[in-house]
Amino acid sequence: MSIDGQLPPKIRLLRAAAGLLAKSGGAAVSTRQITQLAGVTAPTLYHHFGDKEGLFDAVVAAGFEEYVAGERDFAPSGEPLEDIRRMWDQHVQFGLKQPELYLVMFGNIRPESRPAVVADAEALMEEMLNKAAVAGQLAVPPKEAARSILAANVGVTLMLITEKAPERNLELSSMTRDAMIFAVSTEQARQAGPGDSGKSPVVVAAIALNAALQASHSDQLSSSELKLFLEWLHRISTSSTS
Amino acid sequence: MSIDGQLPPKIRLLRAAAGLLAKSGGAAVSTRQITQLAGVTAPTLYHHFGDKEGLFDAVVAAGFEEYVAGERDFAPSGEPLEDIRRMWDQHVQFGLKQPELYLVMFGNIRPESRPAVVADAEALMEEMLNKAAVAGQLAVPPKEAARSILAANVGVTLMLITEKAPERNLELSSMTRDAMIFAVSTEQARQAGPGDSGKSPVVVAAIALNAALQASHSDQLSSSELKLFLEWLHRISTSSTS
DNA sequence: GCACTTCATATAGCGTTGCTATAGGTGCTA
DNA sequence: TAGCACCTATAGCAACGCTATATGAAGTGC
Repeated sequence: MSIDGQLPPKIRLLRAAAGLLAKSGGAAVSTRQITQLAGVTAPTLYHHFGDKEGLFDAVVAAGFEEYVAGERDFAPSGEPLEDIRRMWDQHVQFGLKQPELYLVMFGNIRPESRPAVVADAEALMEEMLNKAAVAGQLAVPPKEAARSILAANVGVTLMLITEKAPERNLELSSMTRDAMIFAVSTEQARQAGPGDSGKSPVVVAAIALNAALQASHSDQLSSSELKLFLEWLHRISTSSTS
Repeated sequence: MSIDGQLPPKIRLLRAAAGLLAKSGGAAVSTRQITQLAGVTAPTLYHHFGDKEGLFDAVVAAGFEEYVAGERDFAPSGEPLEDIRRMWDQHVQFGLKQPELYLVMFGNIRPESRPAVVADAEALMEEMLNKAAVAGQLAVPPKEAARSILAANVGVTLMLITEKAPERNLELSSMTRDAMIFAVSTEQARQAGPGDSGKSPVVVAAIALNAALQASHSDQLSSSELKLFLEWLHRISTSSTS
């Protein structure tokens, strides 16, 4: 239950803090817990790290190196936007694997004071986006694109962390990811909206679905299911309810 | 410097807490500060709110009503996706106007415990997205779309809050907003290239029918039939067209 | 009018928190 | 051996969230 006594106290404090943080489940971690686990007394902590926040900053710095290592741990695919996708996924995975550390890094926000780690992560993404810009694949300056993508990336990761593990829907991540990357890329175009008819939305939608289903040979339903499904669809689409 | 002594202590505590929170600049606010400003002693606070978190929850609840009021404070434009855009902007404005309150509401996150306010905000957005789905403008089920848009909305707002006011770039917000709305809308299906990322008409029609059914209380199907029907509908509308 | 209950607030203090003034031990250089 | 950094421990402070207990005020039944 205690940290190896042979290591220097500074390292022991770092490991104790990181370990307690990971196990705390989001609850506060006290300096007394940390120093006791590290086998040192209070002044040692303040000698090496100044205050509690200094210690946590050091833990975050170590965590950030791991984060950066993850973000660079893939061979460039030659397709910059594909690399951005991988960066996004690495970011989410990092957050889900070490949620407490992630929350200290990206969640503990104070107004008008940006954590250094956010700026660093932004620079990392901007660097990658620069390659896309050089290749003519970016419709937005890399800096703005990086900020926008990172903001969405953090938002999605925070939302996934709040969900209980078994019911996490990673499609939330991939969908948001592709939306953001598409938005900053040169692929995009624009279009206008549709028109309406006077019929009930249920009927209109049911008729549309009926026609679409017949033309598409969707295999989401078995043939017997589909038969019953179409029968119900018919009942709905021939009804006169408002 | 003190709260009007004529009001009941419960109200005075709420106002004192909200006031100190707004002025704190992100620093912690102690119960002693709150009770002193409210002109009461500690047990009064715990009598009315249980503990400090209970008091802050009450402040958040009051703040959320303001948030909801803001989110509903515009006439429906008849164009659901345009209303979603306004909801997004209201969300950002709320966060920038009361950053400390916003951080308590959306920033104080703990793993695997979702604040009620997030679920409520999600429901609010899903409600609006349902109208878009009924109009056939949604290529994604409203629930998933709401989660995705809200995640990005929170991420952007948090990022803007960390910036100092004079250099805030609201284009970050509008760009991310339009990217997300575009991504969940059927516009992209209409203009997408040959047979790749665009959703099939079957899926769009199924989503619209699903939303329309929930809004119309059609009685063409029995409850047990409807249950199975909706289940199949869900399978169709969440099928990936990779 | 009077005991009785209930609600709301105050007095005083508990245990814990982050942090520090002070002093002592350790290993190095001279 | 003396001096000098560097590092760590003893002990304790002020502030924190919270509570056991008591007191006053307001209603209720007889």
